[in-house]
Amino acid sequence: MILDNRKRRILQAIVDDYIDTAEPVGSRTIARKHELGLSSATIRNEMADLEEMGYLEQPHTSAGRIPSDKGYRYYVDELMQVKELTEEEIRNIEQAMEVRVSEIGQLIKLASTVMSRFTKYTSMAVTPNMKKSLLKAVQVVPVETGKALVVVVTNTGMVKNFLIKISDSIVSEDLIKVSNMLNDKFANFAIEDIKQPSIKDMGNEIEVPRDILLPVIEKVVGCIKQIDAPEVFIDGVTNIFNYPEFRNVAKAREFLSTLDEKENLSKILSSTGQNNNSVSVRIGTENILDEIKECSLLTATYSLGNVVIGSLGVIGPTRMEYPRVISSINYIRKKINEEISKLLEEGLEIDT
Amino acid sequence: MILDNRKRRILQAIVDDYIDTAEPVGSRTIARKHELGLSSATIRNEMADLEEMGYLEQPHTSAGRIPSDKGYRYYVDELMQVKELTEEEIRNIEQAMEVRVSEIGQLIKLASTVMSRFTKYTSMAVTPNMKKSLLKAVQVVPVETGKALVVVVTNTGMVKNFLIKISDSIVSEDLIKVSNMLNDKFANFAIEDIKQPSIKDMGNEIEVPRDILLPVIEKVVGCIKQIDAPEVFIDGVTNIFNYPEFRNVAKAREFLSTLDEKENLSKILSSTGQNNNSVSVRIGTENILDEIKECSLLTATYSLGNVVIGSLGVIGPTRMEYPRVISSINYIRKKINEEISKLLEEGLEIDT
DNA sequence: TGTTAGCACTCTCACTCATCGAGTGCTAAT
DNA sequence: ATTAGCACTCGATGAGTGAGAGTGCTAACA
Repeated sequence: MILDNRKRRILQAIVDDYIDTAEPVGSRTIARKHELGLSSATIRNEMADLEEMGYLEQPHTSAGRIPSDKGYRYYVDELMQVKELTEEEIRNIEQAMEVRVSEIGQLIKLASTVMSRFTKYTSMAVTPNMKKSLLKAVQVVPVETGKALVVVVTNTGMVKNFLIKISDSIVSEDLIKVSNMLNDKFANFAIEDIKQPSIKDMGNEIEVPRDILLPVIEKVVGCIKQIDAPEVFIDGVTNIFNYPEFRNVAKAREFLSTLDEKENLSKILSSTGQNNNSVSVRIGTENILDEIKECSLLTATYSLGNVVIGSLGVIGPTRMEYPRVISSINYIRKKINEEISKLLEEGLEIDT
Repeated sequence: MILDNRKRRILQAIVDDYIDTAEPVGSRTIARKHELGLSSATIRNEMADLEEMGYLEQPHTSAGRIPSDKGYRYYVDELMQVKELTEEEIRNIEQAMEVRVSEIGQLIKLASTVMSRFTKYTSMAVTPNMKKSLLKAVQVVPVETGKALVVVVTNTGMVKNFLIKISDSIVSEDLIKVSNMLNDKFANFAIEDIKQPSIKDMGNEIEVPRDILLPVIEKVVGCIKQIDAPEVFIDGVTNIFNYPEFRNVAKAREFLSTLDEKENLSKILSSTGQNNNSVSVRIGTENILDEIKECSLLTATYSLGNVVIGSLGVIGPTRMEYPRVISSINYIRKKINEEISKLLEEGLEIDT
């Protein structure tokens, strides 16, 4: 699929123009707006060629052309000019991200919000998958007589709590012993791999009556086992109303209903390639989900060290400002990576 | 504002019919559908009266009538027939609420989801306000050398975590002492009232070097202080597309955009009367927020013991199925109250 | 041979106009 | 007090029309 230079320039002009105006682009428009030194008739011929090759489409005979998915694909892969964020844009993002957060979930949520505000499209993000994360610490802390709180911390910085009922006769010291034992046994296990330790395993490590502590241990492990799926955030869904392709209710409804289903979101976000350092672009029919076959989906992943732990993305009409959005996602992704390390290494900054 | 019996019946018939069909109701329709034993002409006269009194409106001269906000108000206060949930409906709700949750936030979120599914409108709910809640326990638990997790539990069952950095020389035992001290000092304080304890206060309760523990205490109190506002959940926003009043994009957009702003939601939910046991109904212009002057808002509160700790509600077109929705909210509210007590008293049920 | 001017043709969009039907308000009869 | 009858109003619907944008094709041109 090689295009000669003139066709490339014309295709680029058409895509750029259409992204800008949302109106089918005619040959005259191209001839006028872009200095290609060609008459509209010539461009018309080239456009007919491009259409035949599948890069352009005509909504109806007497309308201009619009890019096909294939056209957008070529544009994204070969034509579009990467647009670095301006200093001011960077400043805006930095400022918006300055909010203090106390855990990763909040960070991801914030990033999603910022991303939708900033790109003017709809954004999504998913928190790290706890089941795949490694156990960093588990602690059973007393709340009041007969009740305790199980706190589970993972290497990805996610924290989960469960309130459990325990025997009244158990005192703080016992809980500490239980905690210590579990930590010794399961530190760095993947959450999903943690199983009830056998009685033999617990051996003589604990000198407290087994019949009292056993239920506690069972409950704690039970809590760990029922840690659930990652959370998905979505933001700026109403941004789509800014785009004429969603001016009719049926379209808007389909879009919104699809994104209302958290399951769909997970599907969408997890379908992204695991490529560590770039933004993945799915255009129109390249998407798996039928309902968003008129949308483009731009996703990226964020990591802890070298391990990908979650992803985020932007969805909007195929007529999307790819260069700008790609740069934005990239920047925000990097920002998340930084903040995650900070959060995990430095803990929370506190005003005193 | 007293209406004679016949006017009441006619008004009731009109509201019922309009709620059902979303079409302006004509005199003939009423005469036919409802067995009032009156001719359309008579009804016509009565309708003219009702309009003059402000209970009805006419979209245009040759259309039927629709209820005004005042008409709905009268309907809600005096005419509508309370509709108890059927056994099957109750079963459905119970079933949907059976999901196991580990904390109040999840419970409220679940309830909101169930409510929107069940009423077919948009639902909202707010978690208990942590700042107003009382501290039940605070615990600093070790995560790894140099890092600890601050866990704060309130009487309303909300839990909050903060990861902090601590001096490497601090060991578990120190943290326990700090925890104990803070618990002794601040148990049953409202979160928002907790202040840095004076050095004198800490007195000789702790025998560990003060210059090491002081920063920890400062950080912990710092964490408590920055506990944030309650969370708001919203569900089923796309349900509005089922209602013809939102068939035009501008209306749908306004509705969705308004509810997209979490601040608005808080405003909406907190504007509810604090009436402990009934569902508050705000019809159209009775709402404070201009953007939802064409919607009705039904809210209720949930409680811990006798104290109201949060609220939930349903929003939809003024043409809402009041009887059904009111019963549903009421039922779900009660269900929440029950589940909260269960959660707090019994802790989490665990499969072993 | 590639480019361009010219022109007939197509198709959508916005507008107008006439018609239809639901529902009203009024009047007069019961 | 109620009702039948009727003229009237007004929005919705659909057909018809002209303007405008854009195309494809042909023939002329460099």
